[in-house]
Amino acid sequence: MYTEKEIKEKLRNKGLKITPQRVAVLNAVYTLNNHPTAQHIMDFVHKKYSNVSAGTIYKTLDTLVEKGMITKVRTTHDATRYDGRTENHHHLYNNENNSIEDYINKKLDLMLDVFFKENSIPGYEISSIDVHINGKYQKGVE
Amino acid sequence: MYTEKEIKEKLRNKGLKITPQRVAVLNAVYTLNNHPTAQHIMDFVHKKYSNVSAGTIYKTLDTLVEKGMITKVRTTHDATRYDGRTENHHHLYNNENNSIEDYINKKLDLMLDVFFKENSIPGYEISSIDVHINGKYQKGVE
DNA sequence: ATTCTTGCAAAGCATTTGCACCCTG
DNA sequence: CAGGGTGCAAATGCTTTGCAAGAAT
Repeated sequence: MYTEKEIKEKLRNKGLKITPQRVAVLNAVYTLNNHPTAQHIMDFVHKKYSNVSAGTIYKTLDTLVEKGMITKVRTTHDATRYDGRTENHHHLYNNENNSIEDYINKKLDLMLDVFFKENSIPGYEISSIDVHINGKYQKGVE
Repeated sequence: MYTEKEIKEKLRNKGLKITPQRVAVLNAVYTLNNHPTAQHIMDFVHKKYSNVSAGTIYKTLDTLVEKGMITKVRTTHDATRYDGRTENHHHLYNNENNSIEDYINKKLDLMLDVFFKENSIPGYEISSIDVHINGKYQKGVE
């Protein structure tokens, strides 16, 4: 996907020291393009560098996320949360205080429904759609 | 939110045995209506029944989810996943084989953008929207 | 040389499991 | 009384942390 030279260049551009571990981790994320877990990445890296520790993999991934070079997909540093509601609804994720609020809007549901009928994904059968709205309340409101 | 009688009725309707633990857990989920974690629920339950164990709380929550009486919000049965892409995009969650695929559709982004401009949430500033599309591939396709 | 990065091992959490005992229907 | 539910404690799995040793600029 990217040459070693390009990967080093990317790291340098972000002001990061170039280490074999970082090059290997970033290369792994690019190569394993199917949303790898830290474990997948570790396994891949270990093929070449069998001595890279788990701690380093995690720290490196955190660093790369911080620098905006990669993203976390199903980010969940907090515990699973439960909800008494069972009808379809969406959520407002407030990153400031780590709270979650329900967001219910029939117009949105209808619009998504129509959209995915008109733009169906070949061979894919949708069972539900959950919209995660990330953001925060403006000061003084809420 | 619900009387004890109503909660017991709900449990009975699902064919579950009525135990003080189950009544307490379900009541906790209804009372703590701000997406409680298992820990929040445990703390709440412990105010009345200090001897309910963590294992029971988890097992009870699982049972209630199975019966469709409550839902899990940020369901995390697997590890955090990473992605080499940084541009805004959505995801297809395949529940059958636990895989995640990117879903990129500018039309969808534009539509959501327009929607939330026209239907803005008072006092709330949206930073990003992530659409989780749950479903599966029909047999033989993919 | 200085600062940042790594490896290691221990610790931290959330969650799961195994099993004997206990309670509900 | 039969089948399920519970408590306890140990185990698991992912991730984080502290710190001394090592490498990059």
